[in-house]
Order: sequence, then C-alpha cells, then structure tokens
Amino acid sequence: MKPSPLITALQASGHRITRQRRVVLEVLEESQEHLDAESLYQKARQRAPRISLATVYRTVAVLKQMGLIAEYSLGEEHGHFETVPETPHYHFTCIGCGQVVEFDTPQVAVAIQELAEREGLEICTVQFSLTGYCACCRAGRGR
Amino acid sequence: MKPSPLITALQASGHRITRQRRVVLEVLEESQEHLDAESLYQKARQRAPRISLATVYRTVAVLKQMGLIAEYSLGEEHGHFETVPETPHYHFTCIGCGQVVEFDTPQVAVAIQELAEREGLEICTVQFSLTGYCACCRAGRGR
DNA sequence: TTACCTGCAAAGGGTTTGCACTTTG
DNA sequence: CAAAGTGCAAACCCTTTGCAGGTAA
Repeated sequence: MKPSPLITALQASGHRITRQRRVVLEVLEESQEHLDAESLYQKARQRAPRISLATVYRTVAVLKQMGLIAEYSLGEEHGHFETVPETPHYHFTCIGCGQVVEFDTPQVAVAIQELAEREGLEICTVQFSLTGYCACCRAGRGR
Repeated sequence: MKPSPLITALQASGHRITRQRRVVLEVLEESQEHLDAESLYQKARQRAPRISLATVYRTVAVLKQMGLIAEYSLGEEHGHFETVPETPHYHFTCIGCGQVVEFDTPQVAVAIQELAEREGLEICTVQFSLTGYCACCRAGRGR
C-alpha cells in the first residue's frame, strides 16, 4: 500500500489516519473532476459504507486548512473541491451543458502579484471563475 | 423627486414601482459599500419599517436579472450586492480587519477576452475575488 | 379591476455542531 | 489510556416559496 502524498502530509502534520480519511483522500486523488461534498460522500461510502457526510465535511475542512485541496464556487452553486494542482488554474462553467473548462492565464497570476506588491497585500486565496456558454452551446444545441 | 436611473430602468422594463422597491434602490444607490441582504434589509426598514427580508431578496433578484446590480461572494461568505459600476472592478477582502479593497486590473479583462476568443466562449459572469491580509494587518495590528 | 407585489411564516439546501461512542497512536 | 475522530440527528445560516391579503397601473 503506497502512501499517497496527501496521506503523508496529513500524517506529518499530526492528524490521525483513519479509514474514513484515507477513503476521502483516495477519492479526491483519483478523481479528475471537481467534486462537491455530496458526490465525495457518495463515492466514499462505496468503500466505507458507514462514513457520514459530516465526516466528509470535517475531512475537507482539515485538508483545506492545510492547503492540500482548494474549494471553488463554480458558477453560482455550492462548494466544489479539488486537490491543489501544480499549476494554478481557473474554471469556466457552461450554463448550457454544465461542463467545466479549466484554463490557465499567467496574466492573471501576474496581475495578482503586481497588485499585492503595489498595495502591500498578502494574498491568501484567489477565487476566479467564469460562467457563460461554451462553443457547442453557443452554436445552438446542447453539448 | 428626481427619478433615479435604477427606478427609471425598472419602470421601463414593466415592473411596478412600489414603496419597498424604491427604498431598496435608494439604499443601493446611496451606499458605497457592498451590502449583503441583511444589511440592505436593516437599512431599508429604517425608511419602510414593514418591509420584509423576502422582499429585499425578491427585489435584488429582479435587479440582478436586469443586470442593474451585481452579486459578489467576497471571501468565502454569503452574497453581497453593489450597483453595477461603469468601470468593472474586483474585490480584495482582508481576513484581519474585514475591509474590502476595490481594484481594477485591465490585464484581467484582457485575459478573459483572449480566453473567450481562443476557446469560442461567451462569458456571462466573472467572479474574481481575493482574500488575504492588508498592509495594516500584516504589520501586526488590526486596522 | 386585476395582475403584480407584499408580509409572514414555513420550507429548503448546504454546512456545522453537540454528544456519546469508537478508534488511533 | 487519553486524545482525536466518528456517526447521528438536530441546529444553523442564508435564501426561497406558498399563500392570503394589499396595491400600482
């Protein structure tokens, strides 16, 4: 059983490794999608049937606080989670078909950097997401 | 009684002008801050004591849909409203003292524009907000 | 007059919490 | 064994909604 990076980090920071946490971390690491608490819970309970939604929330809270995962509010909805990527990126959610497009704009990172320096700010979180219609949906038909 | 731009727009779009709506619009127009529903409600009830929170929500929903005001989720919190500014701008919220700093970064607008063209997207909403510590709070003391 | 709007209170959804029990280290 | 973590259900917060009565046009 290879120790995943998240597990290792959790452990190193003095948190106990429980079956439930292990499962939540596995789901997060394996998933390429942006999961909300409910989906995370559904996927997790396939491996740990007695896990509760509360535990999922408590686990993501710990991970978020440690900076291991990020929470996004895609579109106008409730929170979605994702393991922190090497390259920061942002999200576009299509109102028509619901697909999420990830994109990276170095310019944004630069802009943030400059702003921070100019105003003397220390930036902790960046929330940047777009909504609208993707090329397919603009063309007049769903997906 | 000069007709405010918001009132005029509301009226023009076929909505009735009620005392409650007039008051909510006035508060929004006079305020330079980013008000959440509750503050809006508190300020509105000083002029229309019997107004309800539900009416405030219904009013901002109409205005939002018409594009007259914008809703932001500053930091991680609940929604805040602001009349739509001529110049688009974004927000930085200080975790230490709670102050909100508005800033404009043309680069961001440009980045969005380029992204939209490259991917064929039609952008409807842009959510861009930062949190962190302002210069004062970084210095070690509140505000 | 009659849609549209309102206040009220109850419902709704996502998230958090209190508590007794379980488990990790 | 003590402290940290869990499940459950109830509580919470913000927002929306159903309905009966009010009001702008």
